[in-house]
Amino acid sequence: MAPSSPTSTVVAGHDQSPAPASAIQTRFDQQQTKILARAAEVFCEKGYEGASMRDLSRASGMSLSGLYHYFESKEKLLYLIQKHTFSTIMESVLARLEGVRGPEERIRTLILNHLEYFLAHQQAMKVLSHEDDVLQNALGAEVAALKRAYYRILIGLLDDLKQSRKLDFSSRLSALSLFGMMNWIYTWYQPRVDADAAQLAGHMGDLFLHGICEPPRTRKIPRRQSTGSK
Amino acid sequence: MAPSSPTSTVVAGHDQSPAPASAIQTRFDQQQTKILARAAEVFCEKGYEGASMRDLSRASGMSLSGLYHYFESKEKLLYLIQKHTFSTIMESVLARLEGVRGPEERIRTLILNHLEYFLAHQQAMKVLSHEDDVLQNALGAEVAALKRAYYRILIGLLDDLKQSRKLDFSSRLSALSLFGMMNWIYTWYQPRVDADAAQLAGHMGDLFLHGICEPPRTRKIPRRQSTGSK
Amino acid sequence: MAPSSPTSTVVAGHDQSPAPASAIQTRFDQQQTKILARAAEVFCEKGYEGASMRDLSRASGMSLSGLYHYFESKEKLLYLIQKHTFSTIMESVLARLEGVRGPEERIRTLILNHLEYFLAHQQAMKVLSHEDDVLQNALGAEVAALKRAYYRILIGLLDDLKQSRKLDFSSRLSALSLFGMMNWIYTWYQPRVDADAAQLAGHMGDLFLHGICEPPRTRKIPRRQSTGSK
Amino acid sequence: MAPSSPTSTVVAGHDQSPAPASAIQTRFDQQQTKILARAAEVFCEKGYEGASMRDLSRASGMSLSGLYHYFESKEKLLYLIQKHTFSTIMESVLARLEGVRGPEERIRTLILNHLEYFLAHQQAMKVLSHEDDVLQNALGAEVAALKRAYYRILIGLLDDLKQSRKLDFSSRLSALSLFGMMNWIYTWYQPRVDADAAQLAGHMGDLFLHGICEPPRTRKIPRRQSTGSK
DNA sequence: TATGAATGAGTGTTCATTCAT
DNA sequence: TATGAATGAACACTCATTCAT
Repeated sequence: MAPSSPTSTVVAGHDQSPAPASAIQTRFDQQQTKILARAAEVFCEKGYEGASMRDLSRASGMSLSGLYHYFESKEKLLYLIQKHTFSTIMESVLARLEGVRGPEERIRTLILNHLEYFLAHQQAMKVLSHEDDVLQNALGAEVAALKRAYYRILIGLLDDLKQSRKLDFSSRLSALSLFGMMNWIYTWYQPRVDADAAQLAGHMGDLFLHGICEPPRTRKIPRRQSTGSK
Repeated sequence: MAPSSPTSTVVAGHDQSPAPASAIQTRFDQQQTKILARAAEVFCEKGYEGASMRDLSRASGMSLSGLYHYFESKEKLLYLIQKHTFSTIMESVLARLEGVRGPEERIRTLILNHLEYFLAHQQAMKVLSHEDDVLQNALGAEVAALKRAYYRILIGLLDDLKQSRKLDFSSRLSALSLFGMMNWIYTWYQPRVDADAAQLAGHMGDLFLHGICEPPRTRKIPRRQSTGSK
Repeated sequence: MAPSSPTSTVVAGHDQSPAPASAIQTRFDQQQTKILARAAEVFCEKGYEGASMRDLSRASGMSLSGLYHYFESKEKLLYLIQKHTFSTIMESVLARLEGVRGPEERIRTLILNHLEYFLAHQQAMKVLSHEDDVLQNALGAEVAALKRAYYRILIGLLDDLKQSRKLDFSSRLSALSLFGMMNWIYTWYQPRVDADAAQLAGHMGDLFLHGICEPPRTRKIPRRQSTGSK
Repeated sequence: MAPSSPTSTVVAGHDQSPAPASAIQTRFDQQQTKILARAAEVFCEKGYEGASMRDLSRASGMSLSGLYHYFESKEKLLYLIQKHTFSTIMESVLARLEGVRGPEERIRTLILNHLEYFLAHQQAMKVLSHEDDVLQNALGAEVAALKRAYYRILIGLLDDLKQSRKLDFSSRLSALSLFGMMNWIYTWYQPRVDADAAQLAGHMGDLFLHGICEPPRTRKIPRRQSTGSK
């Protein structure tokens, strides 16, 4: 999910504005919403390539041609799932951040928001994470832009933290590590075994912010300048 | 890569012993080695489902039926790539750990080994990470067992650290977070932009062990008991 | 066609009842009927294994995938041909038998019905006779059940004859011999050379009932107890 | 097995003469004999089309190329099996007939010989019966000629019977019916259930010669002129 | 609004066979 | 005497998609 070339300066612009940048439909009727949900399930289970339109047809209780009546292609379905998911998680985090002050708490807010959404929409989020590079050209670019915008939110929070605490670390590397940590959960999370989103967010927030142990007292040299462990 | 249900007690048993537990071929001639390498490339680029045997045939400069002369199925190719990759990274980390004392340094050793191997064999490692749940039945079980064994090595190192420093954190959660952090790099790593394996390992080791910032002095309450940030 | 293990007691139950026992489609539209007819021709000419779906596609003037729109597999096509053929010949013989009294005449009725149907639907009947053991599992079992039911009709007629005339012969052996005699015609029958169904039925009926010559007058010992000719 | 167009006048010429008409090999070494036997088994079980050269290779414990070292093609294998089987049964019946006088006993001899051979070499005989029309061109013609010769032996015996007893029936129809009766056994014969060859020959001989019951006394009209049962 | 009919291109896999050794 | 390597053609079947209704 985190972008490869985060050079964009887009920070928080996401298309819920009255004049959408994208010409693509963003409002869905009941049928479409149902199809998208089923499609997310199937893509989640079988992967985008592994899922056939017939699978989707079967899963949504609709004829093959019915699917095409609502959505013009398989690729568009993936695009819409990814875009909708991304837009929602973006809206959500931006709304939450408005009420939170303090860089650390703001980072924790993003983590919590991410994990809550992830666990509440595991299937869609897996599709987002796992089918990251499937979409090509314009469609792919649009999702990539959303991803970049989301990424830059975290970068901004990290920069704020660095500034306010006079710290020195790579925002890029830290952000990507944090996203990795969080997005990876789709490979292992088991609702019956693992903690809920809030607890998970607590653990991952602690881990990300302070690590699993205190740094050794004897080391006087600033930690962040090490270039390798030996 | 990290397993969902790490209940197995397998720790370090991996089949490089003279009498291999698995009946499956583990030695390859020149042709087979070449095919496996090309297949890893193609799987990496297009995904397992998205790659066709014809793609593999083209990439390896061999006829479609020629491929089947060497490997009985597409699934077996994926299996062999995954198994060989996992076996190698396992062997490697076990060998390195023998020369290292101190729980923290041992964890850093695993991180360094993982990232060095990951970057040196990016394609195979992406296939390992991304096509995690494709293999079914016996083949899938065998790879899953390797994964579990690898996972348990890290768990062991974390338990050692906890014990020696009287710490209290979830080994499972920490291990899975670390693997997520590391495995996610296949989605963003750019050789020309990002640091090399050693530096990356340094950064991720620091992050994992000590976080990005000092814990606040005022907090007297043990960190690890928080259940969320609010 | 005659079954190997006629232990079933099914006699005349065949699914033309309003509520069919089998869940499998038995009504076909025009296209399906045409495809089935062409398929029977091709199976007849090349054998089931020897006929490819492309052959069937060509013969029915329809694209390969079009075929699959109507029938889910090659096996199902064979099954439907066999089942339909068997059902029809069964219905037909049962209807005819209702109007006939006297064991000998009833046997002659079955022979006539069999041969008339055989010659009128040579291709389908060859497919029935020649591809006897191709179908596996449920599909094969269903056709085998029909075959057994048909076989048991003849057995019943023979038992009636034995009882009414105080004869002693093996119904099983006689029935299987008669079926062999009749079914074998697909290997030799030439419309321009050989007699029509009625004449053939007359000849085979005579042969089956009375043989090609009078038994020798000198032999007083009951014929049927011989255990070989020497 | 019985020929469609028995116009040939060949009666008993079969190629064991010092100067074989056919240029094709008829003597086999141990390896070849073994391969032919295994091939007959596999053809019997899976059918000619359904059996692959790899199946034959596996069954004969020899590499695929090994097979081609001994036999030039799959078709040739079928040809050799069919030819050898036919030649043997022909030789056998001719030898036996030399010692038997009386038309009826000679017919019974042919029946016994046929069934004994059939049951002793069920697999090869099924291949003969079932894969009747697979062979094309020269190879097919050669086997067809053997078949015709064998058929004409029976025709000769029937003509003798007709002449000596002043009977009137169709030799062709009777011969083909008898062959059908006998050859069909591959579809139903079960060693544990059914009688042995001698008993079977007795039953089928009786059936063929005298039918299952006495002709009705009241009928004065010569039996053989009926043209159907109604 | 919704679907059955239909298809060209493609899927993984197997085929009988050849050839160098 | 015997085989591993290699292949072009074919296999049954599925794909995403279109179109008339």
